[in-house]
Amino acid sequence: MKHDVPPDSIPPRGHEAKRASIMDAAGEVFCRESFAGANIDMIAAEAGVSRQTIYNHHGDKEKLFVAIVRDLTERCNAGIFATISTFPDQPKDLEADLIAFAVRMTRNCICNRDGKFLRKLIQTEGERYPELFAEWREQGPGRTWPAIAARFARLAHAGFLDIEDPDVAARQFQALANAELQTTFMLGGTPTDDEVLQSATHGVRTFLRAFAKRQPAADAQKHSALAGA
Amino acid sequence: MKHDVPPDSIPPRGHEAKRASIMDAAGEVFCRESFAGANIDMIAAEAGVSRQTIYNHHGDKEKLFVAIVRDLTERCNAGIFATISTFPDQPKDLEADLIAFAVRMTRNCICNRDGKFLRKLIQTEGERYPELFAEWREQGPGRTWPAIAARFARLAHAGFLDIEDPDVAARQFQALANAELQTTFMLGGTPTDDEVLQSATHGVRTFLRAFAKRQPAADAQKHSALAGA
DNA sequence: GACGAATTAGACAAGAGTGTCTAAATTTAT
DNA sequence: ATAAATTTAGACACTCTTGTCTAATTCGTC
Repeated sequence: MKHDVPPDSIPPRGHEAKRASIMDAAGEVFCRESFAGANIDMIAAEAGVSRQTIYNHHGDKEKLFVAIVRDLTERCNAGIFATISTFPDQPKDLEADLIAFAVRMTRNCICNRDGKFLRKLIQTEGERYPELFAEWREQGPGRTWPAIAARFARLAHAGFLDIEDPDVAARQFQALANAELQTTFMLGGTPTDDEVLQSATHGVRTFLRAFAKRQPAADAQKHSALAGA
Repeated sequence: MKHDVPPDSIPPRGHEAKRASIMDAAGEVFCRESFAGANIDMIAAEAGVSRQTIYNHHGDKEKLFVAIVRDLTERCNAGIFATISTFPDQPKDLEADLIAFAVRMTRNCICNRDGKFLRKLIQTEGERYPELFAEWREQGPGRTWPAIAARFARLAHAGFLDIEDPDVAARQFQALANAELQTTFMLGGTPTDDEVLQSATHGVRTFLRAFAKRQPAADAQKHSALAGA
């Protein structure tokens, strides 16, 4: 009798290990070589699996590719939402807290493996897969930008910022935080921790020069918390 | 006697037409299909030329690719420097002039054919051609960023802006101007004129909120010109 | 109109990659 | 231990692509 399968119950066990290993390797290879440049034997070798196993799991090269993009989109979204949940709603030190948030965003969502891979695949193959593209756009930017904007709106409402359009502010925040990393990103490189911190610091400072609530009195941010509450 | 060749004297004439036609088509196809996905027959067909002619002109696929990237880099740089030369050194209306400049930059250097193609090729194949990459980085960003920064430095020195680090300001200006176009660029799309204007307007406004010289009096910019001189 | 250079179509060999198939080996659970 | 499922290596047919070669044709020029 098979009624005692574990409650979670993904069928076998080594089976899933192979599957994960294939996904890993395929992401790496597709990203490095582009869809057309990648070949199944490379992926099989990198995954430590026979070519046939890949065909057993995924059918063909294109289905495998689609599975990779879906998987990366999901994982990246999860990471982004996790990071958004660390947004400083009640900042002690507005500048420091926003810098730290910007650094987390860049490091954990843009520079990490999944972020780099997804970005590259979208850039490289986005035009050839309109449906996949539409799906990513809805699930990714379509959901994350409003979430970030909502956090900035809250911060403004609490009296920390002087913002008219939270959507615009959210995009500008992100753009400023990564302003000095664009060339590196363009080439698929990974900036050092120090470069990330530099760019985030400069970016947040400029952001606050533009949007920090201006007080008549001197020491601004600390008191504005009271004003907002 | 052949001493009466025109002073400019690139050997033949229909020859050069073919060459240009090949470059055009190859750019298009490499960009659309990636290096590995492109094939010579496609390029030949799109150029209206026989496959052999391409081999006569360029030797092989890789040499052709390198020629394309060099060509695009040169043309893009020329466009960028031409646009930089329209930077408002003596603005009548700082906000309006900077917005117009940002729009020119985006439209003529980032959204145009060459800009789109070069960006995509760098993103897609940059990692596979380290020497080409190094060359582009030097000739492109390595020369254009300082040139833009110098313009902002001048504007600051003339009393229009309150900037500490012109290099940082230049990058932030560009980042802000395109902040709302990132998702579109990511997928190789071209934003509408209206979207470009929107993003530039919002970006420049934020930039000026951060960096415009703050005067005690009301109508600021007009007078600061005198102060700088 | 005639010459030489460039272009063309087409065939071609060589190589690489996809996706299928088979029979043997291995793993997993009963 | 045994039975079922999965994985494996290897061979295979097929397609596509590169880069070369040849002979005919077209083009630009004198």
